Amino acid sequence: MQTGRAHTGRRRNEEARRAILEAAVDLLSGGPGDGTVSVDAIAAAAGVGKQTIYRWWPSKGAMLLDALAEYAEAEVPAPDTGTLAGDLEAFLTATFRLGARPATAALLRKIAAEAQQDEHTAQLLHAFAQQRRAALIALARRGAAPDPELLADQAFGVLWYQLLILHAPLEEEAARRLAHALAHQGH
Amino acid sequence: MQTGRAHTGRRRNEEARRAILEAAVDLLSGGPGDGTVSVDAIAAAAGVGKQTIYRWWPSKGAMLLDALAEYAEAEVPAPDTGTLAGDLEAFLTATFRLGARPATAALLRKIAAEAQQDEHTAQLLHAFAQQRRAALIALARRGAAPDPELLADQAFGVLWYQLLILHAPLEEEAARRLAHALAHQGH
Amino acid sequence: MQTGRAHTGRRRNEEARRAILEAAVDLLSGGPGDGTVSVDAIAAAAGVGKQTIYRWWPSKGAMLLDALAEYAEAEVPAPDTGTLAGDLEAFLTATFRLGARPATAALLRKIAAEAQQDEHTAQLLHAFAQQRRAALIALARRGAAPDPELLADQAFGVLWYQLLILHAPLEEEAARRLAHALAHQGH
Amino acid sequence: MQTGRAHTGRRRNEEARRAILEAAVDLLSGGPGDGTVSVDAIAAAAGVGKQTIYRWWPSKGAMLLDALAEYAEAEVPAPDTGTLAGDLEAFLTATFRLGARPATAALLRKIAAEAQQDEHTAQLLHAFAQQRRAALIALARRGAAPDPELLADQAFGVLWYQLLILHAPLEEEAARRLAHALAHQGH
DNA sequence: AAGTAAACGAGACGGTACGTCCTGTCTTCTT
DNA sequence: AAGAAGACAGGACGTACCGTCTCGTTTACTT
Repeated sequence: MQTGRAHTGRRRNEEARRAILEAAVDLLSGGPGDGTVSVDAIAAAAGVGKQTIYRWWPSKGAMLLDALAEYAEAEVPAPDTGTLAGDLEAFLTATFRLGARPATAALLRKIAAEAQQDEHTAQLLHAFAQQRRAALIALARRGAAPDPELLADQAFGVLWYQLLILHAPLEEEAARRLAHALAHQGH
Repeated sequence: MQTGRAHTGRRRNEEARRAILEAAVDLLSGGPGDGTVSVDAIAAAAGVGKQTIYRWWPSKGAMLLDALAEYAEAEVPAPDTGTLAGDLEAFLTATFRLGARPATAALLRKIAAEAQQDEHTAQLLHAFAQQRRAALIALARRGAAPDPELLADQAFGVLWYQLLILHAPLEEEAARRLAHALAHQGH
Repeated sequence: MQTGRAHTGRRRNEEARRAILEAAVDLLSGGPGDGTVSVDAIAAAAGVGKQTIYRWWPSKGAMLLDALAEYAEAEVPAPDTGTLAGDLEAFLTATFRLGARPATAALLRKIAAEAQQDEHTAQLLHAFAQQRRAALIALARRGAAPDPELLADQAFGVLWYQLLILHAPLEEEAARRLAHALAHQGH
Repeated sequence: MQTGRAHTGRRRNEEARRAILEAAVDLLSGGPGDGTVSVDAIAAAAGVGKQTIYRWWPSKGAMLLDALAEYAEAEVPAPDTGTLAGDLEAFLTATFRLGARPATAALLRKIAAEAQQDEHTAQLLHAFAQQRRAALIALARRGAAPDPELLADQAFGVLWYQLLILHAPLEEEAARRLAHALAHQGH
């Protein structure tokens, strides 16, 4: 179990990593030109060479996914209020609140778009989604929901649908109504 | 109040229109290189000049949306089985069946991707989605569903979520379970 | 995992220097990919860190110039046969023989190319050329050539012209004819 | 005897071609930043898309070679003064005069540098040089020079040597002395 | 029949973004 | 302190694609 060789050479510059991710978030959310955000623009805004981006991420999409994780690092907690309705409401309001932030919304949109064209990004997005989905499924299962997987698909489906297709703002009130409906579903 | 002018000049070539739409569908669904499909590639495959595409459609996305309409022309009927559950099941099964076809799925994916980057396509997709959404809302309202809009968002949400994020096949059984759940939602 | 080469710790490692110069020569002359040779490639082939190159040479061109000096270290002697024709023939044959070697030719080419883009290399190449030129001028002056500078320019001109523009092999016979012509030039 | 099909599609834009070539010359000669001239910079200065350059020239070097041909279009005439010395002087002063212009000199240098790294440019430069060389050889042969090929190599050798290695200005007086020496060469 | 107008296949154009490569510098650990 | 390893900023490269703009040809209606 020898490591083979200790690490030599310069280490990854954590500042550069952060600057890239922050520049991506800033450009996507804040920018006046809310249109396309190029890798060149991100690199320039981060004060970084483009190669530094491609050294650490295999594609633009992968980098954006990391930016998302960084930006929305606050894990949505798996609450335990005692009732399915309460847990669902807590989970979904927190989730929707994240998705309501312009930066997060822009990131999710860009990543989803990228994933339709780039297989690699598609896999990463899939993994990301499955992780969130698993958390919600666990919550639903604990609350004895009749079909936890379906419940998760409905919940995240509404989120992505609003975001990608309807371009509608995500409101907490909607999350609450959704939680209520899902909690009283089935027989 | 001039009549304007009677049409002079060559008329639109219906064959070209069809060739373009078919080429788009073929390249998107069938092709071995199922990756990006460029307008150039579609024009070449259709044996058509690129301008012929842009003469009739304002953007790539608009053309793809038309290809979708052409290819999935079978309108999902608004059934009347007497019960909300029955109507929902009929509607959703038909809808999922359409989305299960590889060509339709590929089109929906490309269009959604395009819509994240191009405002014009976004509006067209939005209009398309709203039309389908309105049909389902009407159905739900007739069946006295407690929150027809939310019901529609959940139904289409699951569809798009599977398509865009999970890249999961759309199965009729899933549509049935979804219909059942939605019909028994709320108090 | 023996490193093969020991570190001296303090003084300049002569082996590293030699490895670098040899790797440069090898890559430039021998390699199948006789195209561009990057500093990274030379460092890797020499088993050397890139910084070790830049610690001792101010630029890529300077290093190549040293490689040239090392590889073609055999100074062309300033012969004294008694006649201008004889001296010229001896000098030029030796010079062309050096330039005929693939490694030397490749080095000269790369250095000349580098010098067109990098001012520093240009100066070094200029100095190198002037030194050789001075030797030939002295020889010509001793032989009472009517215009020693012009003679030198013609001699080295032919060499570089063949090398850089015509990509022609340098043949000794050509050197002999050139020497003969230059010796009988002017009145 | 039909060719199969007449040309269809938009024709090459002559203005774009000229703008590119002129921008290349301007940037190379005039610019304050006399350093590297990138294809992007040329395209931008010409008001042209980069692809328009790569559509018509296989490499940067090929384009520069065309720029040279365009800029120095005035063919050096093959004069006939009756004597070899006179013809040589006319030819070489004209040739040196061209090479003395900053724009031409910069172009020749860039092209030569490019040719050492890019095989394709090398071939084009070779062809260009051979054409000029053939003209001078014909002239020398007509004047009964003892070794026309060698004479041509000496003449162009001096030119390129001054340009690439010595970075010396090309003066007409030098051309005259060179012509005189070459005319009275050999027995 | 001649004239005129529009659509067509073809393909060049300006522009934007991509991902790769290379130079010269900087940083970390090793000897 | 010098070296091997390798990350970094910066900048150029050549490719792909979009939507627009000509060409010359073909088709249809109008006079």
